This record gives sequence, structure tokens and C-alpha cells, in this order.
Amino acid sequence: MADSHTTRSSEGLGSSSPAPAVTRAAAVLEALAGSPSGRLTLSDLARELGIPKSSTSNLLLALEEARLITRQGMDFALGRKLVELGAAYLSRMDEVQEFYRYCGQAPTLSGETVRIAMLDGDHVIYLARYEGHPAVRLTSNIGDKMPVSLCGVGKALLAQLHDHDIAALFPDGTELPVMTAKSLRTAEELKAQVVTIREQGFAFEDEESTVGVVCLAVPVPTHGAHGPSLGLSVTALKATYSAEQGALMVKELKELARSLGNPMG
Amino acid sequence: MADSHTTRSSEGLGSSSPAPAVTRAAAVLEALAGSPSGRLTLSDLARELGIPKSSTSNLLLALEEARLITRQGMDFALGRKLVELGAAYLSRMDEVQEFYRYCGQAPTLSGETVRIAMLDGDHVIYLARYEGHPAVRLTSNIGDKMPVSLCGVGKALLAQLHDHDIAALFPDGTELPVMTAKSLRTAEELKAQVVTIREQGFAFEDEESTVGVVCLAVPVPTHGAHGPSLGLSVTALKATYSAEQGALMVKELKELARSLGNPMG
DNA sequence: TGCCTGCGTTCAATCTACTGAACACCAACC
DNA sequence: GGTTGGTGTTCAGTAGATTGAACGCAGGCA
Repeated sequence: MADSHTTRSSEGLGSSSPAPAVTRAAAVLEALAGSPSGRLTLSDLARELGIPKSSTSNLLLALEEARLITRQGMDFALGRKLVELGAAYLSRMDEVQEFYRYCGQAPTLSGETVRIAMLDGDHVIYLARYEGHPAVRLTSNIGDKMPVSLCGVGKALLAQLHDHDIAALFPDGTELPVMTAKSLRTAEELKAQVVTIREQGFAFEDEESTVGVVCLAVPVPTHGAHGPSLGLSVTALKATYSAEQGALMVKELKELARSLGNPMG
Repeated sequence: MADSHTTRSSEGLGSSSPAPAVTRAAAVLEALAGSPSGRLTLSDLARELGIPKSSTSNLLLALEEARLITRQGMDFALGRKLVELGAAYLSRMDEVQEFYRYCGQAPTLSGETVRIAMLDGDHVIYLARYEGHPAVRLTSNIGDKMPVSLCGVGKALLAQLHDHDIAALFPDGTELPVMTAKSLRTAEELKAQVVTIREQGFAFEDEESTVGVVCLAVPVPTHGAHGPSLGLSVTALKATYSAEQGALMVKELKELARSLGNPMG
């Protein structure tokens, strides 16, 4: 298999791309997605990405025509076609369909808030959410990103990687993002947790991202070849959480994970 | 559509794009999204889009580097970055947040399955779904597309357009897509319904997309300037649906629509 | 075995898309 | 009023992306 196109060097910009206009267009989309307000002017984008204004103007025109972005007065924002494309991606994932089906009929999980996520670098992206308990609603939405160190699924997925991959993502001394007093702070703490997770086969998150909320998570065994690595999690209020219930949920999570991991379903 | 015209630029845009590479890259994404299996080879894409193989190869490399597509062996498929971007679009829509909030506290709607959708040409795209009743689950997912003529929201959104816009989308004699025996079949039937919807202020769908399922829908009054036109719908089983309950739901839908239409919330 | 027909990749020549300075415009400021 | 700093747009010249034929390779078939 084609070995490695190693060379990744420091990508960023400037480095040659086989189709620079496309690479820059993608950078525009990311810049818009990353901007707090979600709206940027032509000049903003040109400045931020280091692209001449005239070139940026051309890119924006082409992106607008494809409805990948929208013009709102002087500002530009992401376009609705992206919703379609994102949905097309998700609808092709059999795992998501199976996820919904299983949650609906599982004895314990069917009454809980369950999520399926995928690993994306040092973040996880939530793909789907099953809400068995309408009263407890999460503020998180499908497609949201979270740093791996801050959530149960993230740690579960990390535990599946090889140690040298983990070390590459989190060199010693890395400062981790912090959201609560209990958030992990150093790469060392994270690696210690990974060991525990591998031993017990699931991850536990204890108010590390949200006070009052705990989370159990398991990885989905990577089925054969390609495709992103997936993980499952259940979220519960710490106040009502019990170890016995946790054991039941982990059991069902693992069963679902096994079924997702088997191409045969 | 067997319209494989030879050579360049018979493609969508009669005239040249300000950034052809970007336009073509967008076409690649759409082709992948539209393909039944979601996977196409380089040659497939080159053939379908009328782009030379070598150019297509460059586009794909750039798209892959941006993670907008993934390589799976010899095939290409949509990439996970699209989930992120689509989610970024949705997270910027205050309407979606407000939609969830309102549904959770509304007396009648809080126990129903409610959806918010947006108009996109002659289709609607579902943006979010509130499930107040875990037992009844829809097979549809967020981001799915539906022909306007086949669902309540579609008809409600259509009724908001000017007559000449409707005529442009559905010239007389247009054959509409059909999913059940009750689906509308001609542009004339559709236009007749539009008149009714405008009179009564909401749309009713009676098993036109799924047997056994009815649907009530209202448009969200377009708030001022730009932005897509939005619609709301409640789905119910025909077996348990009553006119009184319907009246209550329409009342709440309209209240939510009014609140979404007002920039002040 | 040899002959196809399919795939993706390569490369030098060409033509086109990118550039950057100049432009027109608006609003705020002095 | 004049000036400054901001926006987006224009256009001719040139750097460089695009191209199509040629290539290597793998699988199907006789």
C-alpha cells in the first residue's frame, strides 16, 4: 500500500499543494468555522490567512456560488450546503443507524443519554445522540468537538492508540485544556489514566468537563481496515449515579461496541 | 441523466468561475454526496464531472489533505471535516437553540416529535429534531433532504413564496416525486394546496410521505433580511391523532414560529 | 501465456488563474 | 472641508496550475 507520503512537514500555508485554490478554500471554511461570531469580512479572511484580497475575493465568489458560504451584507458565513454534506457523511455510516437501533431496545441504555463519537486528532466529534430520558438534555450538539482529555470517550479512544501515537499527540509537559477543578492537567496524568482504562476496559469521567456530571465510555474495536475510530458514552448526573447501574451500562455499551466492531453486525 | 457532454465547461456554469478549482472541488463533494454508495473512484469522478483524470487527481489530493474527503483503498468518500463544518453552521443558528428550549417547556409539544427545517431550492433540509416521546422514533436524521411536495414543512415553506417563484420551481406539467398513494402528483395539486395553506395558516400532510403518519407544519415568518426560510413541523401517528390535539399543536407551533421570527426572541 | 481494459500516476508545454498596485467608495475623525 | 483608515473591486502581466498523452500496474479473459 503505497507506503507513506511522508513529507508532511509544516503544512500550514505556503507549502505547495496540488491545487492551491482548493487548499485555500478549505482554509477559508475552517477560518469561518473557528471564528467566534461565525462571520468574517473579505479583508478579515485575507488578513488572517495571508492571502491577497483579490484572490480571496475570487475564492469567496466561487464558494458562494457553490453555496458552501453565504454572503450577509459585508460579511461571509458558512453556507447551508455544509449541513447537507455533513449529513450525507453521517447517513453513510452504518454505525450511526445501528447505534440508534440498539439504544432504543437495550434494557438499561434505552432510558439514558448515550452518544457516539469519533476521534479526530486530539479532539473527539460527536456523531449522534440518543436521548432516552427527555428530562435531562445535554447542551452539546451533534458535530461538536471536545478535547480528548476532557471527556470519557476521548480517553477511551486514546487508550486504543499505541503509546508512541499518544506520546506524539501529548509530548511530556503538554498543558491540557481545563474546564473544571477535576480536569486532568498534565500529559502524565492522562497517560496514567490510559493504563487504568486498558486494564478495566472502559473509561470513567468524574466531573472533568462539567460539574455534577459523570460519564462512562468504551471504544469500538476498529473493524479491520480504514474508517475513523469510534467510541460510545453514557452521561449521567453524579447525584443519581450508582456503581451498580454503571456496571449495567458498561455491559450494554460493550455489547453495542462489539456489534459495531463486527462488520457482520 | 445521460448528459455526458464532451469537453469542458458544458458543466453547470456556462461562463468561467472566478476560481475554477474551487467550483470543481465543490462539484466533487456533491457528486460524492449524491452517489448511492457514497464511494467513487478517481475515474468515476473524472468521467461524471467531465474533468481530466490528472486534474481530478490533484483536486482529490488537495481535498484529502483538507480532510474534506477520505481515501478508502481505491475509492474516495466524504471526509469527517464536513461533519464539523456542518455542525459549526448549525451551532451559529440561534433559531436551533431556541427551538430546543421552547419545545422542552411547551405544554403540548414537549411530548411530541417536533422538527425544524429550512428551504433549499425544491427540497427541505431538517436542521434539528426534538423527541418528546422516546417510543416513537423517526427514521429521518438531521440534515436529511426531502422534496418540498412530500412533506408538511415543505408545503408550508412553499406557501410563503411568491406565486411566480413557485411557478419557477414547478412549471405546469411537472411530475412530482411519489412515495405513497396519497402523495401529490402534479404541480396543479401542489398549487391548490398552497392556497389552502395560506388561508388557514398551516399545512397538513396526510400520509403523503409515510403511510400511517400525519404532519402539521407552519412557516417561520422571515425575520427581516437574509437567512434561509425556516419551518416547523409536528409528526404524529394517524391512529392516535385527533383534531383537538392538532389545534393545540398548531397553536404552539405558531407561537414558536412567531418567537423565532422576532429577532428579539 | 498473451492480450486486453481498467485503474492511478507522471511530466513538460500551454494557457489560465493569480497577483498587487491602483481604484472607487464610505465613515470617522481632526 | 481635508484627511486617514477602512471596505471591496478592477485589470494587465506573469507565475504556475492544468492538461493529455504516455506510463506502470493489476485483474479478467481467451
